Amino acid sequence: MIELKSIPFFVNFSDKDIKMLKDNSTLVNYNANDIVYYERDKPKYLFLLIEGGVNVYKTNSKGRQLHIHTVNPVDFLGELAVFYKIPYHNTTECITKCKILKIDYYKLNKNFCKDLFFCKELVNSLNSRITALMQVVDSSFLTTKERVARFILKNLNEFKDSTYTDISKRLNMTPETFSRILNDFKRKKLIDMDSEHNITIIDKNTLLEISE
Amino acid sequence: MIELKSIPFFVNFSDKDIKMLKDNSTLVNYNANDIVYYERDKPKYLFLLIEGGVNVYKTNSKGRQLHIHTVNPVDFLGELAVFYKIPYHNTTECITKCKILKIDYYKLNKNFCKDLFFCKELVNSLNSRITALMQVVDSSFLTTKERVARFILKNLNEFKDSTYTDISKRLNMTPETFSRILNDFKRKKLIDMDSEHNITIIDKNTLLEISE
DNA sequence: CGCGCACTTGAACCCCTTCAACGGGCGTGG
DNA sequence: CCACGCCCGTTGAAGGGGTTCAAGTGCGCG
Repeated sequence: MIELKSIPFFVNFSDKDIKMLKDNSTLVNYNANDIVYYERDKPKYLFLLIEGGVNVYKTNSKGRQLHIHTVNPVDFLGELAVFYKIPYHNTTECITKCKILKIDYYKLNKNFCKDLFFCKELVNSLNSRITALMQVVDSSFLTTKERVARFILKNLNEFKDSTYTDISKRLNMTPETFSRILNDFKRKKLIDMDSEHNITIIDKNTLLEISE
Repeated sequence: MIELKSIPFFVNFSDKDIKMLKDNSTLVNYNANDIVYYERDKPKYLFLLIEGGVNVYKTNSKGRQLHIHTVNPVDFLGELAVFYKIPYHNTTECITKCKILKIDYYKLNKNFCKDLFFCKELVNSLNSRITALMQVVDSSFLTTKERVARFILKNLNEFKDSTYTDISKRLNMTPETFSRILNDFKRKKLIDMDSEHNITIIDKNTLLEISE
């Protein structure tokens, strides 16, 4: 088993808490595309993402996915569901191979992790959830062009590494729409692209105007 | 000045903290439609809603408002912005007359309210923010029919008190759309309505199917 | 070479908003 | 008391932003 104490997240934990945690959790290896939990499931475990990356999204009745959040280590997964005993709000899927600590939270001593440090970590985690949700909410009432302009301005570097299909998922639009907008921007000489997905910004001001 | 100790929220506060709070805050009376703070403003105060009700929403470039949350006492307002020193995510507007404690948070002693109890209250507050945001996110990719069906199933009682226009705002759709859907449901004998906005559910199962 | 995948492009479609017109209820002022 | 204006709800028609569907291209790789 991995040495919890060696993970920065746990440095402030007492030996007693670490032991209790070890006794009531397992470190699980996931592969890419594995589902950690599904929305609407009743929570059983508190997850702690130790290694890898996961996507958090919601699915609607037509199977369409709404991307909400990409979570990186070390962070909680499913914490609200567990603490408030309400169904998971969303589905969490591994992007890469992951190591996730699966904690049987309800078996832990009630006093475990009720200290101020833990609580603060929780607040931080919730803050990042809210920020992510706010961005989703923002994007839900921006046009697709505005969203793409924003993405270009903020995340230019990510174009090299990702496929258009992946980016369009994160922007919650179809690949067709994404493609049309990029070519539209190119035609209007706001950006330039080569065949390698390298984007260069030509007319930053107009992009800023579009993105607001 | 109102006696803070008489408010359930403050019963666990020490006399010292109460005094410090009083010394660094003012109780402000707001009227309906007053704005407590605007999105993108830099946070100056931590607000605590003592009496009344407020709406939290976002506005986009075209002036369209996206309803996010209706907050009732006693609850924080703008807490994330203050704690993390980031601009307010949204705009908060009084629905009715309100009493709001305006706390000069940055003048408070660093140790103020850093106790576990306060932290837990904060977590509760953040939880309700996230729940509200999740609903907004839902509504951004559920159809209008699905949203109305959900609302009928969950908030039947609110029909009497509110105008259709107000409800449609909360559901983030136009009054026209809301009206059309209600009449559609009536035509399909899923619900019945009288002239007083009293709704009765006739076919709960179909409504559940629609709402998913 | 052939297959699969990513991207592109066009056309149809759909959901919802917008715009416009209208009816009814209610309060206010003449 | 009626007249008027206003707000709320209704209904129709048009428009728009994005998705869906379908077909086609180009590229990499076994």
